[in-house]
Amino acid sequence: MKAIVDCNSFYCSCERLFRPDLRDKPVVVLSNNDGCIVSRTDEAKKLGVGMAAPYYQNREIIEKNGVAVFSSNYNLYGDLSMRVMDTLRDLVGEEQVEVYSVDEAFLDMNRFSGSALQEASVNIKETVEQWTGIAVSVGVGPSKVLSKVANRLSKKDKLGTKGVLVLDTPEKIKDALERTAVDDLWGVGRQYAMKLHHLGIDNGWQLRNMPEDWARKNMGGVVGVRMIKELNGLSCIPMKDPLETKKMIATTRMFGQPVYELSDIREAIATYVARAAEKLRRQFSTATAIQVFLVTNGTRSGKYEYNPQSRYLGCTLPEATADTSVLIRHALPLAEQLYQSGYKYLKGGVILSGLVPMAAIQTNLFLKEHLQSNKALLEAVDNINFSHRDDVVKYVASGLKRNWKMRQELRSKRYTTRWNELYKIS
DNA sequence: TCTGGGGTCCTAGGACCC
DNA sequence: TCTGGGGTCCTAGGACCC
Repeated sequence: MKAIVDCNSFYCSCERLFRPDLRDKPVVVLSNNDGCIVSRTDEAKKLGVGMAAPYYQNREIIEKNGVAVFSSNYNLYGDLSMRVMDTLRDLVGEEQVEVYSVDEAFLDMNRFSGSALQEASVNIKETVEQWTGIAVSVGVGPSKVLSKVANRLSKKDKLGTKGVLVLDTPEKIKDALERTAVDDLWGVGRQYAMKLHHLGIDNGWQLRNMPEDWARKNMGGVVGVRMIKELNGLSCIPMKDPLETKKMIATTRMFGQPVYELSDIREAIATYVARAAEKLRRQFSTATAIQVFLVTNGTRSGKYEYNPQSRYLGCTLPEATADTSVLIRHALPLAEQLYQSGYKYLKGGVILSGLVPMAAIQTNLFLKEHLQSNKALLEAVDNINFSHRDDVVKYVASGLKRNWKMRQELRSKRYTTRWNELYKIS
């Protein structure tokens, strides 16, 4: 059996942890640049605040009802996420935990059976809440898709399930699937949901009963077949090896305000490269390809319509590297080629791909100077930036003016990761 | 009148996830 | 004035190989 543990309104829960006065109050957290609402508490949901909805569209409801608003505080969320995951590993074993996202983890529950399964699940929920202060929901089922179904119902039907639902009999599975619209299945997005409704398939149970051949033709080939199997309790999405590294690393950001000058674009791209390279080194990888993209608003007229147009340009590197300066040297010419004056730039990004482990770099026979020489320097820079403050040490190309920096006007303190922002008890 | 069979690798784009 | 960021997997199609 597999479990999925999901933190309730994670970002909001993190904020509330240090603001007990907000316990029963509506709270929302905004995306970068204070653009969209990415987390909301039940109280905010009840007021009609939409998920993933633009902040400005909900501003009226928010202000009228005194909803507490926060900018994203990733230092805080990242740290609390680590505590939740450590607790889970403590409870079920290091190897049994697959961290799926910042606020979710799959657990291999095969060591529990019968009534022990239910007890263990309740214990997980209670212990995480007690140790970290973050409320979670636990769903258990024979496959990942079914555990997701259970998790969603456990959260929805809070009184009946108390946040824990174990689907361990065919009857429970049938009942759960009948209560779940196809739209709410993990792996069914907008496109497939529309198609399924069109065919008269509205809930999980109906989809479960469709033949695999049908799914192969109508739901993206093997993806559809896998979905049907998973719904039938046949697990075929395995637990991931926790040691697996990422295959691609991206840093992309909306600019704090529209940008027109090439100099600003260069600064931003260099900064994003530096950030991406940091992530690369953190997982002991190097990149063999780099892509840069810029998004313009698309129209040259004075209209304000949001009509983003993006252009990409990439190159392969002569040798795999994680050296920020080498990556910047390759990225900037791409940005320059992409740039056309007269446009209004909204967003930019850098994508590193073709990742290979640092320990397995294929050196380039024809390169006079190899690209790995700065290892000690890079390590030192990473250590300083990590232990002090982001960007204490930065590359000149990243600039000093930073006209393009994102807005984060409502960020709370980094209570758990900065000495000078510690929570004070008076 | 008429032109094989069996592969691999790469890229772009779609769909999905949180 | 105004709409996030970071990923994964799969497929189709083109280029190329013998």
